[in-house]
Amino acid sequence: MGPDVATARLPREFYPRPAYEVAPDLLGCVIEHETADGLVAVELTEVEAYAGDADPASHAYRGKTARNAVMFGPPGHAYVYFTYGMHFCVNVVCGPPGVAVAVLLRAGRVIAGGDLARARRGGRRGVPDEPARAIADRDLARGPARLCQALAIDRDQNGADLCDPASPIWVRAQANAPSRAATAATIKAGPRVGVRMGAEIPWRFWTANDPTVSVYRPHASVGHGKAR
DNA sequence: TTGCCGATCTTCT
DNA sequence: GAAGATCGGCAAA
Repeated sequence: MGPDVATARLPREFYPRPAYEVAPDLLGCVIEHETADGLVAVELTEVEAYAGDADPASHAYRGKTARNAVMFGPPGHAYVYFTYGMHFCVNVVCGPPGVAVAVLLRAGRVIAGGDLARARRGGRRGVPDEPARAIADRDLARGPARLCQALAIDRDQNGADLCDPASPIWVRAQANAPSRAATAATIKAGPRVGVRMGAEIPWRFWTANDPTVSVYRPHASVGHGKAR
């Protein structure tokens, strides 16, 4: 249907910019992952910018470690991390090589491969053969861990090159994307979700009035990590 | 709808 | 040893 330009990956040059500039530009773009089970595509509706060693909320704030090494590498790659003992989250690495800035993909709308996404989201961890739960379309990729589950993103995708034509995972713009000016009018910005330090920086960007945007939650510092 | 709670384990202190 | 860029279930309003 669409011409090649509709499915072209975002070029490498899209990424080496400050994360707070790349982040809003990603809204409306589509992340796709092709596996043996099929293709799932998610139109991004919510993202967050993280600015490396200058940002106390970033995983890179205290320098390079084994976990965050990908963020210090070249732009246009996927930084996937495991958190809370059971969830994966995915970022796109931005900025020039060596500068650990990235954009966390927080939520989106599944626009292709809905059945596959629902099947992946249906079974609970450790509960095989459980029938798929009735998950609303809006909830398929509503949240960073849900988005990863719908797209089957895990450790194996950490470091994946989103710009390599041979890579099974990529990000593209939409053929019918509205003008930059029209898009800007529908973009909202506010504090990032679940962060403690740097909580006042408005680097969460989302599409206004979109049901697939996750609900805002402040950092759960108290009450977590219960004593014992 | 909001709010609390437990699950579960990697990473860094 | 503690905290964490989270989520789903359940209760209450």
